[in-house]
Amino acid sequence: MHQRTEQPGPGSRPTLHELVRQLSACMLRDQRGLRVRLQKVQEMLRARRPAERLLAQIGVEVKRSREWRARRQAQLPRPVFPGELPVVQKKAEIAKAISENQVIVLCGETGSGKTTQLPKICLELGRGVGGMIGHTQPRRIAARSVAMRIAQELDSPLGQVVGYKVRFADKLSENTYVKLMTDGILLAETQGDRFLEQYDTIIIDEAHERSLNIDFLIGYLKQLLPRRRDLKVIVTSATINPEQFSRHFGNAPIVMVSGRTYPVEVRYVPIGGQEDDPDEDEPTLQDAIVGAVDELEREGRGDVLVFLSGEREIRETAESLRTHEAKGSEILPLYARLSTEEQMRVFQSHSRRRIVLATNVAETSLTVPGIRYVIDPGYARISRYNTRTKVHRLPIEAISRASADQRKGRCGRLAEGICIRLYSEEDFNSRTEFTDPEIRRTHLAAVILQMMALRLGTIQDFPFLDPPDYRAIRDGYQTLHELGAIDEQNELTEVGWKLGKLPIDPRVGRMILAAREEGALEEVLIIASALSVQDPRERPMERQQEADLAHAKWRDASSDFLSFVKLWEWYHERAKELSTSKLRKACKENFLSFVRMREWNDIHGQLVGLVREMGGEGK
DNA sequence: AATTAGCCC
Repeated sequence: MHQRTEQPGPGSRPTLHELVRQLSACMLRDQRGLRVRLQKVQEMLRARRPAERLLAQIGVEVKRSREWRARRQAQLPRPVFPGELPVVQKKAEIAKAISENQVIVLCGETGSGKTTQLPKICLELGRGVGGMIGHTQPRRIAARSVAMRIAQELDSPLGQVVGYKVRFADKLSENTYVKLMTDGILLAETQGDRFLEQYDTIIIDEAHERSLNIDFLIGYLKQLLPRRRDLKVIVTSATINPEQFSRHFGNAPIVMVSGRTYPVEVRYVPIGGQEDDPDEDEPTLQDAIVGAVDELEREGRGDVLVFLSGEREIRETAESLRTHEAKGSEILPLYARLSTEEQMRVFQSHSRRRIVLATNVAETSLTVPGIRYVIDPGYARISRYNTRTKVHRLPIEAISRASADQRKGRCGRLAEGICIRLYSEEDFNSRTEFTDPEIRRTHLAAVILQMMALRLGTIQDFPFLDPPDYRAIRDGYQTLHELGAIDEQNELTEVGWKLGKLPIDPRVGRMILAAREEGALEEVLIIASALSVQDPRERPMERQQEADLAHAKWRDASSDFLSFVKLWEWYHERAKELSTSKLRKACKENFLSFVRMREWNDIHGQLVGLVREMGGEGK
């Protein structure tokens, strides 16, 4: 360590070989770049060209990176674990599996504590030093709230030891060991960090949800693993098909962790099954739900969660329950388009029995607290792209067994529960085991474009868990042809590269590129960004006419798109003059979601910036 | 006439 191979003195600098040896003590994200530059020095020396200055520069950076890593090593947090959680009881087994394998699959039910404790187990193993522990969540709220919880448990302010990054918001620092993010963010980061060298460990949480992002990441990681032998990957999943993940990663070990839930009794009550009066009208879903609510009322107190397929069905069911349930249970609708305020009512305490009428938000995104009973009619709207007709649709379909069990699991977190399925057991058994993953149901143009922009090879060769259908692939290529994104050889064109840089559907992106030539860029940017956020116009169930009236001032007789432009102008005139709180109030009075208006504005700003960067006219 | 929910460069 103290040997000096060159002349001693204040100017003494490490040699090329010393620096090469020191690379492994640097942060992972610096190693590759530094190695390349050191190779350049070696070539220069061989060619007998002077390289001292470059070597000195690299030396400074190596030192900085080594010191950074040493500091992280020294300050590595020592987590404490709450004893009661199931995942903590299996801590040793999990830690051993992680140490001995590059990939493991952790299978844990709700309430197992996997999401919060797993990153801490990784820290205890000394991971997170040379690179962060990256931890993905399917939703932004989850990424933030999980970050907050882990930060609390590690007794560190959010953004220090534990940070997060979601679109348009992050809280991270040089000292961050655990980074929560949406899976979309990690995927986006592959563009600038192809080897994901910010991380020494990656946790893909809720992988059973099988969104496009998750499937893409799982395939990406599979390709990356042989090139990043030091990277550890943990895939976590509910007990839905963990074997498939395991097989995909060369029979990675599966660690099972129990949840903390109570047993749920399942009753099959097919619609009209118990009625045989031929004079009666055909029994409806509404009758069946009312019947089930009555049946559950006889079971004792407790809130009920009913899964429905859409807003209209919720409204109808609310009406039939209100006319029927004179005793006055509290009936609450719950779906994503509801304003935050209205959604929050689900979390407020209450005295009367509550019946929550929810869409699939309640299956994954939102956990309704205090539910003792579930009523499951067994249907949901599922998006499907039809390659033959080239149309996206949202048909109501029978849900899979896995989905039905997920719904069932929404009660029984507090005490024993009952789940009434409004179909027969034979019906249940005849259903598909799992919901089709999104990659099998969606339009593939965006996926193919993204893969080409990342130079991931062809979609046919990519290691997907479930490869998409051949016809869907062909259709995706065809769309890209029509957009002018690829040429006859299926290579990306200049337009294609540009579309790949825009974080929106390539068809919408193409509108923007065309608008630059047509002199309509300003309007089209407003419309394009509007198309990629949820509609900010709110229509609360009890005040729909009022809302429609407020929205009417932006209506354009010729085009819904131009309504967006009018609304945009209305908002920005006020945004210029009003304080934030007054603007928020103006939004509320006009039945607009302030949060979504801001998101629209943020996306718009992002697109404006990217279009400007593209520069140049035309093409 | 009618639409679930989620995400990003």
